Amino acid sequence: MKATAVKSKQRRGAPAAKPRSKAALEPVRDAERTRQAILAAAEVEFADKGLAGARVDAIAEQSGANKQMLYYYFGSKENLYVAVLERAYGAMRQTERELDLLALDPLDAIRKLVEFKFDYLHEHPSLIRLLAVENVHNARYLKRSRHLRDMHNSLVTVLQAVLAAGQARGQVKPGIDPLQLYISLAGLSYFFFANAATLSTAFGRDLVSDSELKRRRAHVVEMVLDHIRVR
Amino acid sequence: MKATAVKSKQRRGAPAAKPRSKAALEPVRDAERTRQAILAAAEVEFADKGLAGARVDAIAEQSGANKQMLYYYFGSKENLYVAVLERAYGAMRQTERELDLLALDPLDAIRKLVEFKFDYLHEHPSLIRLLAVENVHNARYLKRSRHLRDMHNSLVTVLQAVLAAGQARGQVKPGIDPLQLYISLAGLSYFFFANAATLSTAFGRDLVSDSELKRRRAHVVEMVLDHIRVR
Amino acid sequence: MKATAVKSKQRRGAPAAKPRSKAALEPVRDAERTRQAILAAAEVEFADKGLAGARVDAIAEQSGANKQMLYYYFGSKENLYVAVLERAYGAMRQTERELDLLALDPLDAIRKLVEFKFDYLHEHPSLIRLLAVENVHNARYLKRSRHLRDMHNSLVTVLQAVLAAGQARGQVKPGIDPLQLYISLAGLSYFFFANAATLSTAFGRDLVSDSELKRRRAHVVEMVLDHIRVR
Amino acid sequence: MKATAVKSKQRRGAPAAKPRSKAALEPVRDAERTRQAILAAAEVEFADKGLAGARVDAIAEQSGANKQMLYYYFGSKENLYVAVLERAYGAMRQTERELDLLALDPLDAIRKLVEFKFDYLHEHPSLIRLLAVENVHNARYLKRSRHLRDMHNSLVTVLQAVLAAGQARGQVKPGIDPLQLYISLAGLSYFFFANAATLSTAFGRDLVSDSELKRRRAHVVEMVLDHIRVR
DNA sequence: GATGAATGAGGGTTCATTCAT
DNA sequence: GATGAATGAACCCTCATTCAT
Repeated sequence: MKATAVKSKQRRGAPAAKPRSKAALEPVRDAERTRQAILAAAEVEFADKGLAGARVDAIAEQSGANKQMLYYYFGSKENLYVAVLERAYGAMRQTERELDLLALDPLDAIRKLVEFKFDYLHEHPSLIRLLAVENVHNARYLKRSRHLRDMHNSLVTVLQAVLAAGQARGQVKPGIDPLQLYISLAGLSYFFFANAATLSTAFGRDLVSDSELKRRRAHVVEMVLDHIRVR
Repeated sequence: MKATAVKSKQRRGAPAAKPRSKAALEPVRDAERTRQAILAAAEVEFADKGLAGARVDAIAEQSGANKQMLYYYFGSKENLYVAVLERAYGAMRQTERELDLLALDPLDAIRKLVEFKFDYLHEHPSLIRLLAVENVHNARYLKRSRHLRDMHNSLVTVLQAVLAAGQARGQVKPGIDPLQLYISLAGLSYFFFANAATLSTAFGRDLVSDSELKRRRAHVVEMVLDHIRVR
Repeated sequence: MKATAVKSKQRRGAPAAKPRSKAALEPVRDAERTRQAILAAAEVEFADKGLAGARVDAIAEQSGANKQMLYYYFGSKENLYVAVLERAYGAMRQTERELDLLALDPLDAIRKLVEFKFDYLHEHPSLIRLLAVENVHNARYLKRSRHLRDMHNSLVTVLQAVLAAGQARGQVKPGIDPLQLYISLAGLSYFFFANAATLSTAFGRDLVSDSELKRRRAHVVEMVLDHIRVR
Repeated sequence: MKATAVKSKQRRGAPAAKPRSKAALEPVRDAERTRQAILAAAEVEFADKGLAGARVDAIAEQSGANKQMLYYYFGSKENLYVAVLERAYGAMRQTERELDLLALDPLDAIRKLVEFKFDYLHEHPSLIRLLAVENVHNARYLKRSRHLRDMHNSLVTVLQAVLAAGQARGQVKPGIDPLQLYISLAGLSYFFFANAATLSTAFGRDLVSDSELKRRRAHVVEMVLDHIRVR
């Protein structure tokens, strides 16, 4: 409260001499920057506390924006949550698109996809949490967002093409359901990261150390390849 | 509140025929029964709404107990949540113990374990949700409960023995990390059930229909066996 | 709750004539006025019921503010209580400072101080009650507030100077401990007002009637002077 | 809760062999002992927390009795509070009666009375607190209890006689109002003990150390005698 | 675009008290 | 006389949201 008050006074004290301030954190009237700051803060908060547990005040404070701005831009806490989901999923999807799996040798493509999933989840821990949050809500909000609906779909389509190519070359077993494979491939990495904390505690083994991560990554790749490769 | 009022009226409505009450929900002064009723209602509520989203009033009403009883027996919403977790995990663990995997042929044992995980999660959907809830909280409460700490451990120990036996018989590849296998084995089923709703929507395919469940179950088993079997 | 509803109706009832509201209780968006209204209501409530007995709802209603405002400005019931204490004590201290005792003849200064204490407590009955409340809590909150710590101190310092001056002039006995004198001087008035109700009942004599007040005031002054005067 | 349960089992386990247990804390079925245990615990709790702040549960637990017993014997929290007041005041009064002041030289009698008040309050700190509690409530409960009503009265009567005797002997000034003297005499000690904690903190001087207590005691006596003695 | 002040509807928790045994 | 289980009324506090500037 106090901090905000001070800030606003500073701003009001020097509105004419604006060139003086280009520091990254200066709260200038920049709609898009404010929006993004709110989204970033919200992602952290929602990932950390869930939808019900997240606090609008906390998001506002973290983002450096006024609480009212949050409503100005997103209308409600729930809408903000959906916006966060869309942004996080949209980013992942965009990255996936750039993989260009069809240009690779089929087995290499599969390997690359598995490794990508693993690495992406590792690098985006809040995504894990957001998905857990959605699971708690039975994916109510994911379903509502048509923007996200087709997300998985495209990847499965690619997977199907890759498998077909692999089968044509005699590298891949016939009869593999690309959807099952996709689910397994995602699950092997997701479950690991989602439960890394618990599992590390339970087994007294730091599963997110560099060496353990490498081991897990190799295991996941091998498991998938063991399943699809012809013997 | 309403429920209680109604019930007490029922009780008063039939005081003459009181020869050792048998109605399951009769609000007699039975500590253990009340405790269990609260736990059952809480499991549903927490699985459905998460820790922050769950409402103490809702739990009380659903359990047929007075809201205060919840505090009388569990002290706080958080403690109640932990009690729910312990009960749900304890039950699973107990069932696991009864599998007697060491008595089976190694490959059969693995198959049985995979199928058990799959079936148990299918039959206990709230467990999936509770785990998602815990993931949102970074397993804060699971870690706190030492009663749960060693839960996974025992299973991994068994798994290790089974793999060793399989290797001795030349059925199982050497060099398999039982922990990795355990995580994968759990993840393949868990991720499926956790995301069944989303995935069904995304792919326009009812993944929890009987036939699809059978298909998934077979896939999971095959994937695990493909990985461990010698070729 | 009711009060607020009524007030908002009043406001809506007279929107045309809004040329700079002057009504004391008009709920304008004026932070300081709201703060003071809450403090005033809280002083009454705390003095009347104690810390535990005071009701936040009652304070809110009496102040004309929304209950939430209380937390907005003071954070908690306890903090509000401390703020009330600080305000009440601060006001007394401020008045004491303006007595300018050192400018008077020593015996007159003592007399003036004694009379001041008596009159101030008479005019500020809630101060008596607040001190009683603090006594119940072993002065826990007074101690916490360093703002109040030095309150007594300054007066004792002045008293010491006055006594010294009196001794120099041969009016005052030597060897008087200013601290003991201060405690006695305060106690003689405080105890009377604190127990006026009980004592009046017990002795069947209305001790707070004008004539009785005069008598007590004279008695207190005389008692103090009898003690310090040389014979 | 647990502790109580255990105890009751012990009792039920050995009801026939009663001679085995004469330990002071054994919760036998002794009405008067239970009553007194409750009163003692209640005195501490009420003195410490006030009427509203005191917890019935805490009293029950501290007394070692069941909560219901408290209601069985006293009917309500408020009644229990009054009972505590009556007991504490009754005890003081009884002791006062035994002073036999009229047998002494008048000035010695006054001195003895002042010292008695000082010492008694020092030895019964909860009395100070209970009086503060009553002050917060405007002595509502004291007034209600006729048993306490005449308590002060008798002492003032004695005081009057002592003063008259002193005047007859030419030791005491004429025109002293025994009631004013009584109030002052009580106030000088009461205020000191009631505020000892605060004052010690404020002045950085431990006012309840042995030497400071002696000093205060002497000061109070002197102040009273200075006032009544002829010069 | 942005802000501090304000609000109403609960949320979890506590408490004095009573019931049934 | 004594106990554990149960109750309902509040109590303090929080939260998402809106108003007025």
